[in-house]
Amino acid sequence: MPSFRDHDFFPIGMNELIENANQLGVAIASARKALGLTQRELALAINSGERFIVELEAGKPTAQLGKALAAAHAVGLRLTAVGRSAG
Amino acid sequence: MPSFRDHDFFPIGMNELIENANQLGVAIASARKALGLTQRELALAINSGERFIVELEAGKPTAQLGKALAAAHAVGLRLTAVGRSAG
DNA sequence: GAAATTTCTTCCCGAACGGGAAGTTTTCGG
DNA sequence: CCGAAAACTTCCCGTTCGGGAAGAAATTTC
Repeated sequence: MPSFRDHDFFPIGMNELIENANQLGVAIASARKALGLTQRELALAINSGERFIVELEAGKPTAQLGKALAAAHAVGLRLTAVGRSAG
Repeated sequence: MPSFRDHDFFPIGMNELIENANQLGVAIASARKALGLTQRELALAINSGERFIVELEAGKPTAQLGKALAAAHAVGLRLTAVGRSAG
């Protein structure tokens, strides 16, 4: 599975386009690591099991929407929706 | 301004913060109406049942993440994730 | 190299998703 | 206003989520 080589620093403040569960999972994983959180800690933060985080970050498309958004929020990801006609 | 019905217009370029399933549902419903699509048509577009769209737009937090993102995509919503620590 | 963390996998199984279709209510066009 | 279209509800029920835990595997640290 694709992952970043991220031993060192992290480009915080990046702007990622989210088209599917996989991209959201990657974004959450990146943001989590940037904060130095473990999957367990993130799971605790949103009252889920560790397995949920594992599967979410792996891009599981059937993950629960609400918990996924909660996880994104918990790692400081700001999600915005823009109508396409905006250009 | 010519006369128009309340749902004929969609504020172009509006940028909505998505924090939970409810906000995403509202955004999807708005975008769908702006395109003149019915729930049935949207359901067909993403290979789901109508009920899924009804529940998604109603903000059901346990809706499947992948299908929710597919629906957002289908109605032309561009979702972006931005790391919060930048600003 | 070894030990310690962290991540991923597997188990069981109750709880809940959600498809299709029919039926009801709300909304909209003429 | 009235009829049509769209939206929402309800039904049955097979499929699958996902919690907790223990252990394997991978990664990091000394």
